[in-house]
Amino acid sequence: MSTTPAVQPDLPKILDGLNPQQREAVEHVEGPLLIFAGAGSGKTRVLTARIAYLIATRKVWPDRLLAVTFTNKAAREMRARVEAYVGDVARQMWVGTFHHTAVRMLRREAERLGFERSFTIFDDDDTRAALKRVLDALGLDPKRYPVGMIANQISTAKNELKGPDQMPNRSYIDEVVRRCYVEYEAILRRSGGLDFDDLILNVVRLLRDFEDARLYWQDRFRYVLVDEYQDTNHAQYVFVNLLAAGHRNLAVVGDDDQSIYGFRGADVRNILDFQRDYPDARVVHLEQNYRSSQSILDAAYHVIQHNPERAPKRLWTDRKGGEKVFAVQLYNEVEEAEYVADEIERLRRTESRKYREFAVLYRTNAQSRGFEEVFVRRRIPYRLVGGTRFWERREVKDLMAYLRLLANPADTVSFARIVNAPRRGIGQVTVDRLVNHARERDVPVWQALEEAAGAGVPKAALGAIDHFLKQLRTLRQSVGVLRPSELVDLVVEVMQLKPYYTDGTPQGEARLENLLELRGLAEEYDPLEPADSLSEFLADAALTSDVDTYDESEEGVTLITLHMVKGLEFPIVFLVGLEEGVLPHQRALEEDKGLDEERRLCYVGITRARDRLYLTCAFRRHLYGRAAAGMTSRFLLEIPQALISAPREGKAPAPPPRHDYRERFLERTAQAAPVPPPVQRFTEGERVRHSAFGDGVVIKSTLTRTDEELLIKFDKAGLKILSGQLAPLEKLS
DNA sequence: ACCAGGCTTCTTTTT
DNA sequence: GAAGCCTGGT
Repeated sequence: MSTTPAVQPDLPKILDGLNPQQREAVEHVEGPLLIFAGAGSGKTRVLTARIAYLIATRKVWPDRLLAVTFTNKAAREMRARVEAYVGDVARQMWVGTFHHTAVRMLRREAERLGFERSFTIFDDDDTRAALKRVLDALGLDPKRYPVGMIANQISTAKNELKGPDQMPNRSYIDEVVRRCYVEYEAILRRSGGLDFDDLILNVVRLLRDFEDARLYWQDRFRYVLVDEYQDTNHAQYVFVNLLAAGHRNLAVVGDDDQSIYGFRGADVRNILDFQRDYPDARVVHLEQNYRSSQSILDAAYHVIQHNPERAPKRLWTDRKGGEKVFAVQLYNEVEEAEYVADEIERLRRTESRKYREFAVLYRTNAQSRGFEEVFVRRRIPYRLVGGTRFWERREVKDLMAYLRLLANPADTVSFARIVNAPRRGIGQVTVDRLVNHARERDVPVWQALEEAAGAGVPKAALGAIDHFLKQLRTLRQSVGVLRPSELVDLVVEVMQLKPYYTDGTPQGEARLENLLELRGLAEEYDPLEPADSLSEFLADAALTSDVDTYDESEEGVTLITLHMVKGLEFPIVFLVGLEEGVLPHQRALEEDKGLDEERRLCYVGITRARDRLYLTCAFRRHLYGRAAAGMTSRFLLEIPQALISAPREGKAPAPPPRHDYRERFLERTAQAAPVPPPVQRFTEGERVRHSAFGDGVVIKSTLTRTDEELLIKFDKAGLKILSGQLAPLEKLS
């Protein structure tokens, strides 16, 4: 064991209640440390206790400590919890996401790396916009070379620390991508912009190419902790390992079973090979789970255990009892949502559960809609995490683009975004001329505006440009003088954004509200130094995700994707859409190792549940707006029957089909996806609408063995006998 | 320059 | 079943 630390008043509090493995991790001081922390194993507790321990025992001064987390929320939480142990000094430590940490470092080191301190962060959208411009300039057909594909390839290259000249050039398409990469970099450079990948890439450059910087930062951070290490990509791996190379006080925490960001370059091998990188590393396994019931853990185990190449382990709990996992197949996604809503209301009644105790977890954002519609109709409060994110809304992006242009007059992408929003008579042709002019003369776009007359822009636009320029000058004078929120007000005022976004519709109102909300967010930066406040605000805005603003105490059922839910937990979880093609997702199945990652995603979902887990799938589902039959997800079938509870109101297995067309229809799907027995959806006398026959009234509803047979009298089309399951009917009421 | 309407295509997941 | 792209008309 390590040396006995000087007794500190708060040490008992820090170490109290830790199990032996946790305690080992907390008390490990010098040298590399690898913590395999299974889902719900008290990881955050251990991390914060360890930091507090280091501080409390005077092993390190807080500002010489760096902790890298995956989300800003995790960072905030960590800081708050450490503060609870050791007090205000906790504020001095560096805690943040990879990107935040990188930005902080780069702001201090910008010059030697060849860019301005006031650099702009390009988000995904900006990157796409820039690449579109590149394709255009190179005369490449965006149909043959999709922006997304090229963006991905460039991102992958950057994550591997490769420049254009280190990219493959074995095919024509390789050459195209290389060419785009070069041009894209040129746009970034001229715009004073760095994309997400650049942030990490440049920190690596800094540490690798500048010895004094390397020595400084290595010494600065005597202890480095990395959370979610399984989700680091190569560039991030190099970054932390370079940083820790001097003192070797690197502690990493992670769980290879929860590696779900392979698609953006994360490499599980980083954690699996840690012991190769540091043969003397202390390795701690946290496998005791403090979250879920045994049956939930068992279900999770049986799924994940199908993955090859995982470090063998199994979570356990000493928690007794708990219900089996529920698995239910519903007819379609509407029934699925209705079922979830029914269960929520039932459990609220019978177990006095609060709305906030429930979460609905899905694979793709598109799946949230069905739940939203049903929840709205049934007055079930919910909060949607992700989806159309705040920062991606048009009006928010517009206003941010104005601010970015003011902070950085070279930002061509922002310029192009707002030059004609609102409409001011500066069209595509003019914009192209201006941007080209800026590129040819290597001047900021802003200056191109001033030289518009000489830039060959259409004469008709000159007046408009002149006016626009005057407006921009007015705004620019206020940068560094006004506070961020005042700047927002000024932009809205000068550019007349309110009338622009108001169109009398509720959406227009929502847009104004978003502008107001943006103002509120900017306000938080008002107390900062006027010189930095704007760029601080802009950087944070670019690096903030939706979970970061998630507040668990808020009332409402949580709707969230499997990716964003990692790190959260709920008493009752509905993992929905367990169908082949959805989870696992079709696209993932086409990729190498895609299935493994989908399985981990499923594992993450299952292990979010504390008391109850529902697994649902639909027999038919609207995908791409078209109804399609889905087979039950293999993940669901991987869970032993013994762990699964039949749905309440027990539904019998499907009897043989009757009609010919139906028989054929079923043949394809019946094996893996038996038709759920019929439910009586309609009552006699009920008004319904048929997509072809129009409105009508249900005369008679008979439950047969396979279907609900309906006799309906349509107002126009007369009497019809229809299938309650197959006919395109909707209820009117 | 701008708009409306019809066409396509497409959707993983996110810092 | 939405968002983007193209076209043709003003």
